[in-house]
Amino acid sequence: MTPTDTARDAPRACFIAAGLEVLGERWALLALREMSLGVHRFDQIARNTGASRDILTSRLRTLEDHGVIERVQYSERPPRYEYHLTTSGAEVAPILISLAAWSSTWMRDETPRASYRHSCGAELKPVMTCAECGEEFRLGSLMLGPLVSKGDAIPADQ
Amino acid sequence: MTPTDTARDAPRACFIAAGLEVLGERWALLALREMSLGVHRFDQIARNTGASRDILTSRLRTLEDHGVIERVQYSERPPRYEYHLTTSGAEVAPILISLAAWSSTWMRDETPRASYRHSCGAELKPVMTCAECGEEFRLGSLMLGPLVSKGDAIPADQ
DNA sequence: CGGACTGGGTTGGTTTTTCCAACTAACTTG
DNA sequence: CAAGTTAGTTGGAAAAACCAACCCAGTCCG
Repeated sequence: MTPTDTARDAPRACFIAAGLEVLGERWALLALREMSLGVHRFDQIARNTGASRDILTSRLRTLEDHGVIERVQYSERPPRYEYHLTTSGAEVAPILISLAAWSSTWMRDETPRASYRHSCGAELKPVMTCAECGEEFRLGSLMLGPLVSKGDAIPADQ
Repeated sequence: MTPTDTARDAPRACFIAAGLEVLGERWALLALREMSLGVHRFDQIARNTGASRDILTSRLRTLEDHGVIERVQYSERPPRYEYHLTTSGAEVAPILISLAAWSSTWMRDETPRASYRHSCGAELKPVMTCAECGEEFRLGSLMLGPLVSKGDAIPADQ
């Protein structure tokens, strides 16, 4: 059994799959994009993403349940809430950034789309390196590691 | 009209939304994960992702149509194909990596999941920096830029 | 004061996707 | 020649998403 096999037929339980269960539902990442851009209110998020209001409600609840966003009350009577990124939500940024960078390289067609930039003003060209060895990540850089769950620290080897 | 407004009610046409049209469909990123890990055949991709065979067929066609993967014939009689990442597909890696890193930080629960590592052996800790100024991306680093389409080079300013 | 508007939803009914198990087709292997 | 492998396709059921309309609590305008 090579490291890329699974038990026999069970789907691979990995953190990519786990992350997609929360962030991979339709409209979830677009809602987080809006909050990253400073849009925090239901109506505006609905309009800017194009999500229907009922689905958006459900997504925002899921994201809140997983601690990715939080509701912040900004009016008492009538009670009104804004949606804000938590620390966890703020750390979704690299996903949005690499998606934006990939897409603006590979998905250019006739339709004009809003591009993104780094706050320094430069065109979006993110470079992803390993914090440990400093080398750039590329195809084949990603390897399966050991199984981990709640309290585990990932061991250095074995 | 602030930069985060849209025309009035039209959803924001941006490269994040565009990328999600191809990569954001259910099972697409998991299929790409398998190819990144060296799994190239239909049956094995279906098993390892958990996608049903009909949906997987449809996803692989979409990815192929967008040039993210290509079918490579490995048997002539009967004709059989493997699925391989193109250059564009290989560049999806940062998305998978940042997703894996986010998830292994924020989604740890009781269920043990496969973790990932960099090929140097270290735990997955990607650092994303701007190629231009070298600074690390963080919340608020992402700004809207100008509209771009097919032949455009993104201008340095204005 | 009454009518329109705002913000954040909820509701019901329709369409789209997805799921699932079974089936096919074209070989190869024992 | 029967069984297995590989890559699908098919049909019907279930789940998810879509959409327009509605609701409610308040504010704003004249």
